[in-house]
Amino acid sequence: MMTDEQLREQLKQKGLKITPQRVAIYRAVMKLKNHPTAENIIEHIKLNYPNISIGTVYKVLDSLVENQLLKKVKNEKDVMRYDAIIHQHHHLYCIETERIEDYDDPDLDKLITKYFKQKKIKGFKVKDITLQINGEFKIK
Amino acid sequence: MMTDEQLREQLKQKGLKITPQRVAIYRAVMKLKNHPTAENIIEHIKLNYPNISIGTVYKVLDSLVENQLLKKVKNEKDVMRYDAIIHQHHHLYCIETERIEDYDDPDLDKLITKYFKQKKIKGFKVKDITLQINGEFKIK
DNA sequence: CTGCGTGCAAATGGTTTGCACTACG
DNA sequence: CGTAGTGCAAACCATTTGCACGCAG
Repeated sequence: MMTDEQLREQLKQKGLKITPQRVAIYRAVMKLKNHPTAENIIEHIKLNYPNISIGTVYKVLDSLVENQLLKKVKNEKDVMRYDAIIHQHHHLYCIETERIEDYDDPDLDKLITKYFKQKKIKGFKVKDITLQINGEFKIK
Repeated sequence: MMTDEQLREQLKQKGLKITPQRVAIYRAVMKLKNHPTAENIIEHIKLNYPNISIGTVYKVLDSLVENQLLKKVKNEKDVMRYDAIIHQHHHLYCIETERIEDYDDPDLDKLITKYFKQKKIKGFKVKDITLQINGEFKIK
């Protein structure tokens, strides 16, 4: 999550040209909470930017993910979803609806990190851990 | 994971007919470790069952997942993978290769369950938690 | 100016669907 | 026998690709 200025800075640093499309797409992911799909993003952008191309949106999303400005969010179904929050965090998946919500919990992270510091998994080097917390929202 | 006999029993209980296709597909997922894709499964089955149809494989996989005899495994890419181990367990995702390995850790489960018993997430009822542990295998 | 990025349209590929036929119970 | 399940081929649909043009640096 960042301001326009920071985004420009980041793009420059990663050697990506600052194009209105890239800025608009990043803004869209940021604005559309709840982990939009490519289609959600296109729909939103077309309002102010009617002739953006679908192919471009996918290419831009890919390049932003590659450069760690966005993250992909896995889901059971086959459409990819995107997240502008790239620091370590978890997700609440609603079993009934398609809702995916962010879940931040430094205490939990600490607990798990500490656990894996003691109990090593042999033959495997842990880089990061994401919890996929399935359940349902009580208030819709 | 179960024997032929248990599988037949399960299918009967769920009101699913026992067809050679269903048995073969379940067996294949069980035999092919490392969370096969539908294509892996088809390939394997065609050896002994040359005229099975792709559509059937997908339908059978869906019905087995619906009836909790198999589980879907999410992955970053857009191909779905399947798992015959349906009890609560976690996955080690290799960042470099496509390898996905099972990770069972009752102590960890206990720790996390205990944690969430105290710290409720407001407005959300937790059903189950899966850890997606990203990293790399030291020995290839 | 030079090449990265875009728009467009066609191609890809995993998955789904519709329908006539088959075989499980 | 009746219906759930299968095989086949066509349809779907999210995503990718190739290419000519445009614009950021």
